[in-house]
Amino acid sequence: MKATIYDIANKAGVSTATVSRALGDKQETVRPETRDRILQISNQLNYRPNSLAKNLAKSTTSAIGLVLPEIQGDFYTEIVKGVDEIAFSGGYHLIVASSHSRRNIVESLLGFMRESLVDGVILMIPSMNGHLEEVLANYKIPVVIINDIHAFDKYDIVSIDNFQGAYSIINYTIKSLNHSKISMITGPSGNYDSQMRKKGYTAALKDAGITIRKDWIIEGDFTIKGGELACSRILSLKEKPDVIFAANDNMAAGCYNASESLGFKIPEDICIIGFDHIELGNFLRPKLTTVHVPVSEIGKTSTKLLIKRLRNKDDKSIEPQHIKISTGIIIGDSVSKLNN
Amino acid sequence: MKATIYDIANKAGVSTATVSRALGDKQETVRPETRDRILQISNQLNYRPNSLAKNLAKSTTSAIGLVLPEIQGDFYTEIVKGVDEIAFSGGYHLIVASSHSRRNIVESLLGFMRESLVDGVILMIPSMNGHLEEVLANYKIPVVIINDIHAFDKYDIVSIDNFQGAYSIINYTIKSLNHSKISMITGPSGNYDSQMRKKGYTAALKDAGITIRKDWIIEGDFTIKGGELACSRILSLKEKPDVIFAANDNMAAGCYNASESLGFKIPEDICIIGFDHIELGNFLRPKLTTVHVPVSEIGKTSTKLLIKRLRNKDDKSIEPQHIKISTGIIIGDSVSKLNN
DNA sequence: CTGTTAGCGCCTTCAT
DNA sequence: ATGAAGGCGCTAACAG
Repeated sequence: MKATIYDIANKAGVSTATVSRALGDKQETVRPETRDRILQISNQLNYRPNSLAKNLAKSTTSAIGLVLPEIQGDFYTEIVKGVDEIAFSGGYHLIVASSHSRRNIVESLLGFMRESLVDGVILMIPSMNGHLEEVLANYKIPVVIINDIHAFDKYDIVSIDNFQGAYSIINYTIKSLNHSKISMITGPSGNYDSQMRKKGYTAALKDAGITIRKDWIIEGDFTIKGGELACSRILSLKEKPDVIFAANDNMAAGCYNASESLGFKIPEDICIIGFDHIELGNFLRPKLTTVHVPVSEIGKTSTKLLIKRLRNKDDKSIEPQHIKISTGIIIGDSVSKLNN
Repeated sequence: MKATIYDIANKAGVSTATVSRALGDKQETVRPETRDRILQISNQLNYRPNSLAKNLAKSTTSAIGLVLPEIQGDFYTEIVKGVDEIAFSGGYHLIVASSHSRRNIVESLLGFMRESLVDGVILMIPSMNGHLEEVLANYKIPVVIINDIHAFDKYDIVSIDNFQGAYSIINYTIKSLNHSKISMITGPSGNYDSQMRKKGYTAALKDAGITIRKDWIIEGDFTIKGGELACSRILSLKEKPDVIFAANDNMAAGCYNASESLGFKIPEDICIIGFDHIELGNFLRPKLTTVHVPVSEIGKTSTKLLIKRLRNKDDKSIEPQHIKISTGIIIGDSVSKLNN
């Protein structure tokens, strides 16, 4: 059978308390000789601590829960990777719960909370969900939220600076490339990221004194197919814009498809801008102009934040932190420069 | 404080054993009225079972560990998604451990095993690792291995049929498109998938009576850059092949880059074949001809297998199962048809 | 059908 | 610096 601290205690002629201390405690509250002897015996017995027992005794799990929306594409790989890496360095395990047909975000969260399965949760909230606030309010496990809206101000939040990203690239398109007829394909209407990107877009236009045309703002769904559809609609308008700003790269890719099949050349006949800077964009021809989002940074930062919370669980004084991850502009060849 | 079964027992005037049975047991070993009363009180007290205690008592975790190699790209998203979905339906949580600078596969596995953190493990083994067999032999937790080699025959294995995939597409290229000058860019030499794909490639050539040229088999590393490099080398050979079979789509994409910068047109001057059928391939122009791998199927199948094992842990009689997931051919426009 | 009684393996005050 | 002893919350024989 597996050795326990009890076996070690026996063989070493000490109490289990001493063994526990020798094996676990940080402070040297055990005489070095005793400790050495215990360590040796523990080795010899091939002792492996039983984390289940430890968990119960300390009522802690050493696990972090990561709640993801329906995952697809390398965006989420990067998040998971970032979170896993930092969690591991901090001595935490990572329990992942993605959304799928059988479970939504709230259910995932509830699963973690109810059974006190994790010490803390990282929660990606792409869009509003009715019961979310209620659930969050009911359970007192530390939570870091990844999203870009101010509905959750009392929690720790990590967000992409969507507004600034959209603003910058649209502003650049106006000021440096002399464009003014710029349309946009948004994400799903409830999506927070999309909303902020749209705000950045409209703000940039406004600041440049360009009137916003509602018929040039079309709702998409963040998928390639959706981008294709939306683009087709834009390209069949009587008054066409010169530029399409897609709220993510997937839809931008869809625009490439649509433009190709409708016989529009990029960037001569229509210019395309994306958002995210996923690998795919580098393979579009001409290369996609887009907004760079440091995805794995998001995962890393939120995990660091969460772990800091977990380490100072008693210290309630720390104010909720709101960290914005800034974005950058990637200049491809999908937007032409107008002379004038 | 949180309510425990003790509180419920008190309030209901029964023992904790009865409460435990009423709340947990499948068989109706509790009188319906008692059970109802207990359920009601438990509700009223807002009782939440403490999974930590349950775990210790049953010495089981209801968790499945997923050990991944260094993750990158949507391939792994699909795996995680597939595993998570099935694990959830089976009542298991998913603990993910990817490899990174601070931890390799063996270490991840050891972490799971040593601390009995999970009931079972799904293990992706892309290439040989010295201590792996040793570790596997030392711990008796059920394991399902995802890879395509016969070194682990005594374990449950799920594998992509790499050989058949490569064979089919090369055979098709020879028989239907009349090619015979076909080169290959392999993956890293130790990689199992790559090795089997190479075998499929050579077998198809052999069966068609085509001599294999070693100078037309170049080692890559499964990355885009690696494909680019390897392709450049091939395109600068004195005797050039007509077709390049890249062992994965990433490298195929790299070939597109290299061909473009060296002025080779696809498929007129050089034909490209990939493997994996990732999203990226659909956006290459001309469209990539490649082998379809049902990635999320792999995750799902291995999880089903593992859960079956966990449910029949006593029944040792079940032989190790080896499941092959078959692949399909995706015909794009990156390979021309020769007349003759 | 239900209660009693030990654990599961470790941690942690409180004494000594 | 160490030991004794009582949890942590739940499960699982074994009786009744």
